[in-house]
Amino acid sequence: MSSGHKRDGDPVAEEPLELSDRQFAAVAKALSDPRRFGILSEIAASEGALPCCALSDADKVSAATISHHIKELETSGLIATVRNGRFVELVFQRTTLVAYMRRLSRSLAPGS
Amino acid sequence: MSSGHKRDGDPVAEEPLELSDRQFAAVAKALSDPRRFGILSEIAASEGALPCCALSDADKVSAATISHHIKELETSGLIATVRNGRFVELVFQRTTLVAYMRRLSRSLAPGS
DNA sequence: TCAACACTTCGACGCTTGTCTAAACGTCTA
DNA sequence: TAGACGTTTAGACAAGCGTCGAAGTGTTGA
Repeated sequence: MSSGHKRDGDPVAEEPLELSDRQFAAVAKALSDPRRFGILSEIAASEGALPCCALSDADKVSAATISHHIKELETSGLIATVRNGRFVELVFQRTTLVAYMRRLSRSLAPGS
Repeated sequence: MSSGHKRDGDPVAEEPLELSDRQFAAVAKALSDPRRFGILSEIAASEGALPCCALSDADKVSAATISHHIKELETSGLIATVRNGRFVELVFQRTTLVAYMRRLSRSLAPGS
């Protein structure tokens, strides 16, 4: 990936992204359900974007349930969705996860 | 605390601590409630140990609710409790949080 | 045009969870 | 010993959540 390095004078693209209290709670909640976390892992594992119907959970639970979890993940900002014909592409938003973890560290590690 | 530094050849005390699936889910759930996260932050912020009744949430919700959250945090491994006379000291378990974040990174960052 | 497909929305169903009050327990101190 | 105090447990309640089936929406392709 090209985001491993960070140029010195790049002012815009790699802004830290601070989560609001509401966003932070939403991310924490979104991560707290095992199935939803599994879905998110799969999305993150796929390079680029994948459609809903490609999720391996798709044949374990109903489509309605998948759709519900997808919406939850999207609301929290952990994924973005892009309509592509009759498919919906799911794109992992790594910046949100990073912001979540940074806030976790910051809130729970006063000393170091 | 004396654990800020880590000696080179210390083989035992600082083992990475891998979370089981159940533990991971428990930590995620424990972190997902704002009030509980606030309590955890306060525990983490206090150097050493503090008793339940010193929590600032103690005058916003009932003692029973506090006790419930404490137990949840303890079950997840995020804190440890030590009885001390009629008080209970709450000790943040940083290793659990670190293990949680490491697994988060590992599950959601396949490339890097 | 019409059927198949990928998803979404709706309404409902149980289970879980955060919260409370009341009572109990264990420990300290007067 | 008795009361005060910090905490836990039990029981109950409302709200939220994960799940489903069924119906709806929009798109593709025969």
